[in-house]
Amino acid sequence: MESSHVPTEEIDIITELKQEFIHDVAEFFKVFGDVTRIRILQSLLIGEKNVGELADSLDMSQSAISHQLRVLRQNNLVKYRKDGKAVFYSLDDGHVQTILEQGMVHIAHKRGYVE
Amino acid sequence: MESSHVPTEEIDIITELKQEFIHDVAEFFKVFGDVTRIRILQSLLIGEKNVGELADSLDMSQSAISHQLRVLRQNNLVKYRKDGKAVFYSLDDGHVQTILEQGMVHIAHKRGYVE
DNA sequence: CTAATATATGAGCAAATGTTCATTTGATTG
DNA sequence: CAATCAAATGAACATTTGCTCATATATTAG
Repeated sequence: MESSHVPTEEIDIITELKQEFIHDVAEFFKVFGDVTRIRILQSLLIGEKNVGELADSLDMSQSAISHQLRVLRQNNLVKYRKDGKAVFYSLDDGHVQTILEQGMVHIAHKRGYVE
Repeated sequence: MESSHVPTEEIDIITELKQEFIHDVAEFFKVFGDVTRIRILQSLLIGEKNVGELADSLDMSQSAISHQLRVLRQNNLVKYRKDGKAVFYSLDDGHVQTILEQGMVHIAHKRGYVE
């Protein structure tokens, strides 16, 4: 054992970074892993919406939506814009849309909706 | 309201299908949303491994790994091949690898590891 | 056959998660 | 200013999740 040329200290740092990285990747996917959040994201695919509109269209309480928007915000999946009393949310960047669509395509294939 | 030419019954069926679809998409992402499962998948990116090898390399109990492999199996993220007493697992298809890598790339960007 | 090894599985439990309900914060209007 | 409306937040609670521990189910070796 221990035939590497890299000091063990550096290996530790790399290992730690790798663990942290994997943790972040899991955390990122976790955000997509909830029906309400997927519904919100899918709703925002069309365009920006404020909290009330989201709550209405998804037939859920303002509080529930707001809690989930916080999760999406904290994970940089959505961005927001204040306009008077209302707060308008939209997808943060292309990556989010890409990954969401990839997941949808995967399921569509799996379900046999697409060849 | 009710200006559509599509019978409400059909709309109901479509709505139901859509809800089911969204549920499946969320469920799919949920599987990626766990550190242990991401570690397993990332480990299988290199190539197939049996349960014992996974447990050893990830420094987790055989039982814990086996439980998570069941989740991965049930969601078609991995396939397996029996060889004597051992069971070798590998990634199910390209889609899994693509989505996993997409997530990793996204985090790498976000973390500033990549331009 | 029995013993040994690899994997799977069920029960139980602690921790995490998503919702509701009540309340607070912030912005606008009269 | 007080009243109103939109959104955010905290506490509480039920549900879900991931692990451990013990045990079951192969499969092979002796």
